[in-house]
Amino acid sequence: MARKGETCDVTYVHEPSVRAARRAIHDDGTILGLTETFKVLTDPTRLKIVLALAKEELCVCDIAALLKVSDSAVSHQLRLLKNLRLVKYHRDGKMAYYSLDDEHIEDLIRVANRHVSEYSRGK
Amino acid sequence: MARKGETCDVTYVHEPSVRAARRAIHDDGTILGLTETFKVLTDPTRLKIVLALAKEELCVCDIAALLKVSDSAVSHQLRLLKNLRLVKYHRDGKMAYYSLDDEHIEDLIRVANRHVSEYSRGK
DNA sequence: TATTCATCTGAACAATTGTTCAATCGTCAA
DNA sequence: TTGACGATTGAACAATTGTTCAGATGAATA
Repeated sequence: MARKGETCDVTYVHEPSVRAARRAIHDDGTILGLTETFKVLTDPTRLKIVLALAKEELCVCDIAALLKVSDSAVSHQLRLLKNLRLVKYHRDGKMAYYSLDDEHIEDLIRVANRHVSEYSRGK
Repeated sequence: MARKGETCDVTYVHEPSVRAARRAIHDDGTILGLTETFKVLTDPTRLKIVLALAKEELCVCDIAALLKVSDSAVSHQLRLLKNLRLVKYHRDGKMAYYSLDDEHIEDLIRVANRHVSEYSRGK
């Protein structure tokens, strides 16, 4: 159980380790930014959209057909990705063409993929 | 709207683009593995635990005090991380000492951090 | 043995999230 | 102006998730 000391200080069981650990933890703003970044890639449909758009510019209906989900579901996800500046789009007549607008995300997926493939082997 | 053809085939508005996009999308097993990997890092408390344990071996009560959350909350998160083989632990008397047991996760956080800091600048 | 302490556990709860559904908007062609 | 079509939107719904709470372990100590 945590043993609180004064107003702003706390006593720990292992002081030095905790102090070192605290330095390893990013500030709250960065922590939130990191979790939000990871959250984008936690939904299978959304992850597939990102992977598809990283390779090709596509319209909503083609994405929907490719992933076998409704136009509406795709549109909702695209709006989210658009708000996060991860995708850009342009209209051409009735259609809206989307493409990826963030080069870091691909790196992130690549690194995660190494983890996944290695974990599968080790299992 | 998706225009379905036969049983297993579909007609798209832009055939070549869709075919290329499909090749860029990983198989469903990998997709699931990727989303599960990212999910681990979406909770602020859990992310902080991972960062702390990546640097130092810590007991449950020190983690709880450091992050200002209950022992129970920490224990629940540690169980999850343990089940995913991300942390290991050993008991010493009454206490349980946890440490990170996955070197890929640190890379993942590092790459995401580049994205976050660059996004902050660009905003 | 009885007590204390660190940890763990399951159930319940609130909050978040992705999809569906129905309706709407905007553009093009008849 | 109609009608069709691609895309968007908001509300509702089910499912998932993190925390709290109360209680139960298990190990050390009196």
